[in-house]
Amino acid sequence: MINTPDIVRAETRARVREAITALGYRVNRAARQMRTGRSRLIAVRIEPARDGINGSVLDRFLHGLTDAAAPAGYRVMLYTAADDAEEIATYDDLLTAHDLDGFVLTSTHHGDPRTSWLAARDVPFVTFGRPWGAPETHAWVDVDNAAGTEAATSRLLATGHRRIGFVGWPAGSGVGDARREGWARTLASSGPDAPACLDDLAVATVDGIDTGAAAARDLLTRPVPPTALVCASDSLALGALAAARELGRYCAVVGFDDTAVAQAVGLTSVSQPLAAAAARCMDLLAEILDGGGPATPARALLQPSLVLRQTA
Amino acid sequence: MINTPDIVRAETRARVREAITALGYRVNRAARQMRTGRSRLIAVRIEPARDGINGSVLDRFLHGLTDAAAPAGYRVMLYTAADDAEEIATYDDLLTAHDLDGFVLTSTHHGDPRTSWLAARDVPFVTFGRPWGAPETHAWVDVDNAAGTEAATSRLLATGHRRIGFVGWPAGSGVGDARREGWARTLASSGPDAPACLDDLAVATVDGIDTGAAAARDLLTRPVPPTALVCASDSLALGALAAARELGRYCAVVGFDDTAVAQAVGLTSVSQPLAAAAARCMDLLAEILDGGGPATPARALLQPSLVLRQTA
DNA sequence: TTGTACGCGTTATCAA
DNA sequence: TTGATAACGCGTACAA
Repeated sequence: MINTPDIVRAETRARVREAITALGYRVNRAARQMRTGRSRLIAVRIEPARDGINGSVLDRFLHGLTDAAAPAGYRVMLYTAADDAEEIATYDDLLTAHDLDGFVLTSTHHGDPRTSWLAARDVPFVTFGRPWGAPETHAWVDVDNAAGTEAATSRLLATGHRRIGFVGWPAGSGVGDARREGWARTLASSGPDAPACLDDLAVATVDGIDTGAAAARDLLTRPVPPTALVCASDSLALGALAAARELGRYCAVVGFDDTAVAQAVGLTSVSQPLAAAAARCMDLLAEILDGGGPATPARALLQPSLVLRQTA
Repeated sequence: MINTPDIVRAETRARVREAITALGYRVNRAARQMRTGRSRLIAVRIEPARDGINGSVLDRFLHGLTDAAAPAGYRVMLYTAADDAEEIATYDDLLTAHDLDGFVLTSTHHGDPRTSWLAARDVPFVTFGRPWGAPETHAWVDVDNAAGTEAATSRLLATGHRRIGFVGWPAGSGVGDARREGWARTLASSGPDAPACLDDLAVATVDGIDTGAAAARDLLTRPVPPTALVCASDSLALGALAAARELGRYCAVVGFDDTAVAQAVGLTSVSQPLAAAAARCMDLLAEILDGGGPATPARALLQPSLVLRQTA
């Protein structure tokens, strides 16, 4: 009667409802869970705040996910894991002990063992981050990273820059490669003034303020230095800003992720729609969980936006 | 036998253990929960990232709590609430439907209705933040905010500053008042050069970069301006830095919370031991939950530390 | 359309 | 020390 109120007579239904409020009856989810095998709980991993600057990105995603879960009738449970193997071990525990209904995975990467593990066991999940290299067998949501750096590069071209450099991460990271690609393709097709060789304008380094500064310094001290820099992260951009200042040189800079730091120092940056991405993840997961889900896994590619500030 | 292995003969125990691994048996928490009424789940509220700068503080606390919960055999469940009333309604749902074992409350304030609601129902909980004004009837963990601004002020005195201003929040917020108090008492007892009237050196405003800049400008354009500023947050400090720069004036600045922004711009700041605070909260809660807990509620006051950078 | 009985997996109780 | 059994609250299948 609780779950299918229509099968009883209206009068009986009213009588039950009355009793429910009179007695203060509330469904016991543990009992329901034991009977149905579903917990209406979804799990998401929280990572140790890494850089302090970029760490906020996943936190914002988490806020969005928690907000989106409640209206859909789900609650989110947190877990931590040091690496993929440990995370998979946690899945096992969460699944058998807590009857978790689904997972939202973040930070997918090439050869990700987590997605294949979950898929092999028919566990419902959605990834925030596309299945890099893997077959598109699960639902995913991602932000169009290349479109982000494309917008940044276009903006710089529009303001008169022609030699626009790129400070990125080492090749192979998917997200990093996409961010470089957006810059590269925009610059390459920028008309007659397009640089002949893009490699002279790009440099790769691990993420960080100091590494970003060193990389930017490298670029800015070349024979024909760039007049503007597109960076793969706000950390790198912050380093680039410091390097330019130190060299007494003006250089436009655009960062990526629109973190609090970008806001604080007036750094123009590409902003990911994290709350929307999280809401989309929840939608997709709820669809799989509640509606059976479509035959072919759904996906969503969200567009980032450029937040203009002082540095570009 | 699972929960009290000692009541069976050693030989039987070995036989059971063997069967457990052979069959891949795992306890079903839903069934256990139904029988015992305990879920081994604790709940904590995640707030919408407010300022973007200060928001990271609670996120770091959350990371620490999740890390500490796992070893203690608990998992953390997230919820959101727009205000205290909505949060209390959520407690009710969480408690009756999910059999939550306990809560960790953050951002306690004067006349907090949440603590009295939980206490009235004998729900186990710990607060991160002392019971401002309320009787000490529950366990709590807090950071000695006054000691933080005291350390900042002492440092400035040691480096030769005598007129040290304070940019804080409107009175009444507990945390804000404590931060002001640490500055005030240190300056007042700084010897013969101590300023006669502290109010000439302090200004209060709502948190933010722009409001901080305005407040600092006010202070720095007075007849006898301060040469250094202690601020109640990194946002305010960032504004103060901007104001000083804009006035072409050197002014030492110390922020509070040691956020990513402080790290990025080289702002000296007071750092809260958030991971330790979270771990302590988990300890206290586990004590109440598993050990029955001490008769008088436990409390812990943690010491912050001053992170020296370029601005002071 | 309504009422009843069973079983989900666990812990606690009680008899052997 | 061991084995059997009831009960937690729900959903479901089946009988009335």
